[in-house]
Amino acid sequence: MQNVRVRFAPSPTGPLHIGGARSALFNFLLARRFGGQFIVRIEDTDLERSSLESEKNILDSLEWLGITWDEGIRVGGPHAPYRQTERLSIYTEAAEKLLASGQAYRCYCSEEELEAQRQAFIDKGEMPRYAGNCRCLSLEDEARYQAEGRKPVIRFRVPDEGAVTVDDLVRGQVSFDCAGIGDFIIVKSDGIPTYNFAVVLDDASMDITHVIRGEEHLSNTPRQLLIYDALGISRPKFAHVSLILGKDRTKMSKRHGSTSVVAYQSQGYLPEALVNFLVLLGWSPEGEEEIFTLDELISRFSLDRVAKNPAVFDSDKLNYINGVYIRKAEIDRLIELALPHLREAGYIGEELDDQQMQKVRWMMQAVQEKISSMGQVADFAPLFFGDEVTFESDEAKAVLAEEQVPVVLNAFLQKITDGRAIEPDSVKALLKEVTKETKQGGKKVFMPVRVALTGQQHGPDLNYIVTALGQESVVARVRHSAAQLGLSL
RNA sequence: GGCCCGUUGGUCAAGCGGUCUAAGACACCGCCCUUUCACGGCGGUUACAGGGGUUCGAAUCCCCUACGGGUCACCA
Repeated sequence: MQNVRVRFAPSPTGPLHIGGARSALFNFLLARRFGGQFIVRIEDTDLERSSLESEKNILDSLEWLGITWDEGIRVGGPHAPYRQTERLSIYTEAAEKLLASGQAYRCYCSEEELEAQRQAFIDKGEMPRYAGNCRCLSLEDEARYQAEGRKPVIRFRVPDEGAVTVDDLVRGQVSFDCAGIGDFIIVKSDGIPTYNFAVVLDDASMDITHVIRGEEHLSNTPRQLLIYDALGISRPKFAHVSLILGKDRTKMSKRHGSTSVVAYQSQGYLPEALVNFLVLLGWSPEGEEEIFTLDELISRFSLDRVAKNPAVFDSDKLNYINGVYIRKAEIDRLIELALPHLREAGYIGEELDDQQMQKVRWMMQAVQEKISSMGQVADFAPLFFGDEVTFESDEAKAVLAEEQVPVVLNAFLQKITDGRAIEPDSVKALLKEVTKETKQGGKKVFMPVRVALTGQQHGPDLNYIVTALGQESVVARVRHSAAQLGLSL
C-alpha cells in the first residue's frame, strides 16, 4: 500500500464516545500497520457547543487507550495548526475561489424565511429543501440585502442533474442523485465554515489518504466529493464503518448505559480490554483467537475485514474480555486500580499504612480471578473489612449447626492464635492440621470455617481470606458468628 | 416521507457460487477439575429475514417485500 495518512477529527462537544474511540482505533491501526501517519485534528467550528474541556477529555481518553498520534493537536506537526478555528484563512480563501467561479453564491435568506420555506414544502407534502431563492441574485439585489444589514451565508451550487458516486472501501460503490442534495451552506453568516466544507480542505491540505469514519457520514460524503471536484483536489479513499448500537438495536445512547470512554475508565475497565473489545465490533481477525494486545492488532488489522452491518454493544463480552486482562495483570497495577473503588465505598481512607496496604494486596490476590471489572472489588470488600459477619442464607447458617462444628472451630481458633505467622501457605497447613486432628473430611472443616468467617458458602480462596483478615479479625469474626447462632466455643 | 446503508444462532461474527448436514468467541446448559465459588478443560442447545428469479448448483449473484439503522441543520 502507498503511504498511509489517516486522521481522527472529533468535534469537542462532549466526552469521547465509544463509537468515536473505535473510529480512532481503526485509523490508528491502519496507520501503524502500514507505517503511515495518524493525525488528530479538532473540528471546533461549532462555536456554541465546542469546549476546551471536551477537547481535553477526548485527547486524554485517546491517550488512556494507548492510541497515540504522530501529528496534530498537542504534538504539533508540519500542518499546524490542528484546530479548525485557527485555520480560518484556508477556508475563506477557498470559499472566495468558489464564489469567483460561480460554484458558490451568497445567500441572504434569514433563518425565519428558511423555516417558512421548509414549512411550505411540508404543507404541500413535499420534501423540505432549500428553495434556491438566492441562486441567481443580481449585484443590485445583493447590495440591497447588504444595505438591510443582512449577513449572508455562502452556499455551494449543487448541479441540478447527475449523480455522485462514493467509492467506499467497505461498502463498494454508492451513488447519490444530485437532485436529492440541496445547495448546502459552506460558510456560515459569521464567517465560520461548516463541517462539510472544512473537512475537505483540511483532509486535502493534510494529505490524508484514507478517511475512515462512522456510517453517519456516508450521506454527507457526496457533498464533500462535490467540493473536492469543484476545487480540483483529488479525493482520498473512504471507508465508512457501521454504527455501534445499543441492546435494543438503536444508536447507542445514554439509556443503554455508559457511552463515554471515561465512564468505562472509572468503572474499572482496563484500556487494553476496551480496545480489544472495540476492535471486535466491526472487525474480525483471521484465526480463532480474539484476545489481542495493541501490537498484535497492529500486525493483523486490515480494512477488508471490516464488516458492513451494525454491531450491538454486548457488555457481557466486554466483561469477559476485561476479566481476561484482569487475570493477566500485575498485582500492583490491580491494587492501584482497586484503591479508588475501595475509597469510594468507604472501606479505606486517603492514606494507607503498610498493614492496610498489605491487606489490600492479599485481598486483590484473592479476588483477581473472580472479578471481571474493578468495580466488583467493592462487592467483595465486606469479606475482608470489619469484624462482623452477615449470613447470606439459612442454608449458610445450617452449615454451622452441624455437630462437628464446635470442635472444628475451636481447633481452628486455637491454632490461629498459637503465634504462627499468618500467610496463605501457613493457613493452608493449619487447616490441614485441623482436618487431621478432628478427623473430619475436608468439607466438614473448610465449609464451617468459610461460613463462620464470611457468612457465605462460596467465595475467594480461604487461605487468602484468612491471611487478609489477620489473626484478630479472624477470631472476632468466628466469635461473632458463633454468638449469633448461640454456639458456645 | 425522499435518499442511502444493512439483515447468518440471544450477541459479536467467519463465509466472497460447489469442500456448508454453516467456523470461532461471548452468553446459556451439562460434565470434568477444584474439599467452595471462580479459572481452566470437554461436550451440548440455538442461525443463513421472507418471496421470486439466474445457475447443473446459492448463505454467497439479481429483483421485490418486510424489518432495522443512518441522513436530509448557519451540528459535526
